[in-house]
Amino acid sequence: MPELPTTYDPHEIEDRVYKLWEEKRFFHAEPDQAKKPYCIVIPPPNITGILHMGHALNNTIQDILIRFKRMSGLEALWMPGTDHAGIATQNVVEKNLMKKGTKKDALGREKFLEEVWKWRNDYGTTIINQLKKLGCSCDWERTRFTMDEGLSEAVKEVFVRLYEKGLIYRGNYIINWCPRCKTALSDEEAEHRDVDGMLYYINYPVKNSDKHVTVATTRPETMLGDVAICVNPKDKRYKHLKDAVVVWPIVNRELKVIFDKKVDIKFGTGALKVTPAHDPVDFELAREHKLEAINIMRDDATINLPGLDFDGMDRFEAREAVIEALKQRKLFVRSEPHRHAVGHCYRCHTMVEPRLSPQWFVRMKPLAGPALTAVKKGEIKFYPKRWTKVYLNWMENIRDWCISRQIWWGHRIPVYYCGKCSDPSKSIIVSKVKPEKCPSCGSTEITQDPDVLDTWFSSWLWPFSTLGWPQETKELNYFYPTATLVTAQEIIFFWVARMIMAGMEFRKAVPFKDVYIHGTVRDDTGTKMSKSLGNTIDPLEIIKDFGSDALRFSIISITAQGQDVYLSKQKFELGRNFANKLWNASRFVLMNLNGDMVKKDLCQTAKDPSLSLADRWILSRFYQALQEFTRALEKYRINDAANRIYDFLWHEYCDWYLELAKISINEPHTQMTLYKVLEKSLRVLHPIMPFITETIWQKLPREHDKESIMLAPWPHFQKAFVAKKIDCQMALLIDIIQSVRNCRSSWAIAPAKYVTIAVKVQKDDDRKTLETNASYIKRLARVGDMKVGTAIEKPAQSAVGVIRDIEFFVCLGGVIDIEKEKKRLLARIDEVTRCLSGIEQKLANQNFVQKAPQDVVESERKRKLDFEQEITGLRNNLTSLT
RNA sequence: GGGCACAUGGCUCAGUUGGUUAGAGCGCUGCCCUCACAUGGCAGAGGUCGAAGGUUCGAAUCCUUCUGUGCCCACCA
Repeated sequence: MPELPTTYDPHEIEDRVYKLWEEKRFFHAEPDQAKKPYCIVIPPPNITGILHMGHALNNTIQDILIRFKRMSGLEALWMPGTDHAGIATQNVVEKNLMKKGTKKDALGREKFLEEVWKWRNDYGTTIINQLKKLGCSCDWERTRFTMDEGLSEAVKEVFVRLYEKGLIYRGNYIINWCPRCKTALSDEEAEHRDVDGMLYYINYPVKNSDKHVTVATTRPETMLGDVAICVNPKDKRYKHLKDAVVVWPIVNRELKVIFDKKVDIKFGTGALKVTPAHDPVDFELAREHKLEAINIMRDDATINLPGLDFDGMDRFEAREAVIEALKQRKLFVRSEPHRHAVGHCYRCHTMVEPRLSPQWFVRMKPLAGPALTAVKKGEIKFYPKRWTKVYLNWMENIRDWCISRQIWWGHRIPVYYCGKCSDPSKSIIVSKVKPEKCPSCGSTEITQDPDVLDTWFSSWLWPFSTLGWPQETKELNYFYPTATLVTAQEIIFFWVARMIMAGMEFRKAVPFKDVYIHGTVRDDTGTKMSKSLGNTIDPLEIIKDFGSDALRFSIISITAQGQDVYLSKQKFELGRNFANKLWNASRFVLMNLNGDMVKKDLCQTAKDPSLSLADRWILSRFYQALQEFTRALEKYRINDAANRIYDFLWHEYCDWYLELAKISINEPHTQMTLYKVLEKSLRVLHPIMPFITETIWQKLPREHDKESIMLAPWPHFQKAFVAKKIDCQMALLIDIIQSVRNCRSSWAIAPAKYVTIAVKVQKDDDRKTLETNASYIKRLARVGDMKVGTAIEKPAQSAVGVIRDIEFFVCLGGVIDIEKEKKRLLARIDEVTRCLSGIEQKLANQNFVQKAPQDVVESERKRKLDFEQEITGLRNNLTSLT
């Protein structure tokens, strides 16, 4: 047999194995009518991204599913790609330019975009290479990019179609504006954070009166754009203000007083200053009351009021200045601390400025309808289920989507304006290609809208645009709808919900059937891992220190379905140790396997009489583990699956079977079973730990002519091998072995020393089991001589152990410490008595006996009997001691 | 203001439809470098499952309330 290197070196094997897979094109999928399709589209990482633990978790899960389905005989396509990440990428490239001493405005649009493309060609595939390190079996030949030609085509097609359907419109509304990125953001891109601010109370004098109205505001600087004061019509305090006019002293502007029930009587003074260009509520009020909106800020949030002292000030600077001016005029009343939620740019974390500006929007309500129905009807299922509600709730309250961005990097809005047409309704031309001339007036003075689209406007098409849409490709028809989407909770609204809407609108079918939402990766104090906090663990460093398989296994094993995961570097030892254990166990098997013997008979039947108890037991246990593993994966309980195969391999195969196999290592049945269980276990483990399983598997004889374990079929569950009776017999032997070891340990018998034991059994079946398998006990409990019988007398100078109705005696040789042995027995009697009395109470309860299911009652009776027998055994021995 | 999640041995967490003596990993104690593995083996200590009620023959598990922690959503200026 070929041998494995003595030490497990993940780096050497992982790079080599991955290269082989890629060269042989094992990740490639093609539409194949003979097979069922299975497709996952990757959540495209940003080209600016570098692999973090969130990616590692997300992509490991996807790779596990893909490898599992591929082995299960489906045509499995994992569609990879990257996202151009408009704002994020533009920011990165701008920073680079700054280092070079230049600016994007100095370069101009075209030159700047050249720089971005250059950057993306140099660095945009970093994360792809990192995913390869992780072992991802994506079909790299199909890698897409949200800015590549095909996807741009899809974006334009969608824009035009939605516009023609009346679902895209342009309008002047209050949007979230990032004064640093100088662009509009969608509502989702404004992250609300609690900020400790102040609430300022300010007096507005009433015209022709010595009275004033006190208004409370968090943003005094916006006063410069005030157009009215608003109070609730039901507010008795302000009845007198009907028809009154208040004066804004700094600019000497007169403000109307309006009445609207939107104003909360209980907040502040109940009087609200109305600044339509800088607050969404005020904007609404202005529309309803036909008030003018005065924009007082430039795009960088500096004050734009030429002639006034405040002109050119930053908004926060202006705030102080306005307060100072008010104080001078004795109009400032007081201020108090006020904590409130304020929007921040999700890219640069600058405080968002509500800004009135012309933007493009998607009307969402009509798109939401079918997307709601699809989920309600169960065509799409969320795992864990609770996200369904979050989704439905958001979808039911959906608001229009602002899709225009005032940046350069992205899909240019396919809208053109005629410079000659005087009628504004005719001057807009929405078209996939630039029109030669204006269809209305024939002018060639045509300019394209300078804005680009929200990055998510390309992402929401991902499940079908990557498959070739708007072309009806064979890939699209075969792989769409895709099977499973694996993603994080942060992205449900940004991406998942919108993909469902796009799928329903443009394909009339759901984009995927299952959505698996995994948790957030946190550090071991529970804080979300983020680069800015510096609390990240670099997956590449973990791969370097422990190997990719160790990383994958560890993170999967400790992540319960949908729960957040708390990581520390130390936790990755779990996977490393397991990999090492598997390596060494396999090394042992390979060292002892005789290739000819294994090849002779690759098939075994469950009833093969040459199989030993241990053989039949490990086969029985394997098939149970296989079944549970498969079921867990299908329910997306991936950690359960990982832990099931871990327990089987470590605690059943290694701890017990390998030790027992040493007894008959050269026998054909042992050879066969050693090989068979290891080979199949490797296949089961392969989706989670692809590299190590491949490496070991390559050294084993094959049952199939497959070149790689990743192409080997998923082990077939064979019920015939599952034998509860065998499990029980083995459990008895394990109990006895552990009990004897316990005895040895408490009597401090030297580990190397062989002891003599005698076992007194009641049942003939048990006698047979023990006699037939005496070698197991002898080897694993270091027993020299062992007597078994129904009429065994307790040997002198012996310690006792009781298992149900079986008593065994360990000859101690020297003088036994009677007091110590008494204590030991009494302690156990105590424990068992406690359990027993609980059961007796239960059984004495008529309600229990009548109402509980029969099998539960039966098993309680059985337990009662077992405990009674043990107690009897223990008591007998206790009396014989005195 | 709504909604969701979590509270189980020293630490980090499993525990699926309520039913064996509540499990694991790390840590801890004792013994062992036994010819696959000290990234290991064997044996062991350690928990009245956040609190109080309720449903039930039976609750870590279901219901209610409370306490603490975290997250998401929301235009109270």
